[in-house]
Amino acid sequence: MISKAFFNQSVVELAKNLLGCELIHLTAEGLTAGRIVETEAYHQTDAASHSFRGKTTRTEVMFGPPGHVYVYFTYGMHWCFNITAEREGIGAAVLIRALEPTQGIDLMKQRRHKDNINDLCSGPSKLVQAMGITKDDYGKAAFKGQFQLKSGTTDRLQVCSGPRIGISQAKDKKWRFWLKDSAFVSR
DNA sequence: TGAGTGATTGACT
DNA sequence: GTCAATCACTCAT
Repeated sequence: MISKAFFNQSVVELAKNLLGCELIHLTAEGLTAGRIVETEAYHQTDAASHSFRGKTTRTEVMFGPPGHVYVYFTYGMHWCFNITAEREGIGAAVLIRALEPTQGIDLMKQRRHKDNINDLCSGPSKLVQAMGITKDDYGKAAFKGQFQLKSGTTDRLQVCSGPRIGISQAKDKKWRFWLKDSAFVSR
């Protein structure tokens, strides 16, 4: 099981190290879990990050202690799930873009109204829906309580990197990471 | 107080 | 491949 100290590392390193880990979410409806196969790093020195313009009510958790949940609303209908990184005072977080479903797959299908397993968690807003994450989860710890993280076997996994998706600033940064040959990454 | 934009998705041509 | 949906946030009046 991953401990609090794990998150106190540079956001780019954390984004890579989270690949292969299993994210588990407990709700009243049941348990869902998936292996993290795609992430992106965001930092306060990075123009594409919400924390770039300083601490606000929306981004305040990014500046708090690492290992906490940052969920935000965008495009009028979508939620995205992040885990904060780096020491308290630094606004940084890792966006979880895609998961490979491992547990609670029936519940995911029910929540997503989809039957295809490849379409349950293959995008940042999809996995939020599939796992039943809401704005009420904002600020919760990502490694205890309702959320759990289990370290994976990252040894033999091949990690790729490239430009991030869906942003207009700082496109040159290769801060998107995914597991090679995974069928569950977005797009 | 108001216009412009966005770390997206799903439906449609 | 293109495009609408729809609202919180930012920045400019």
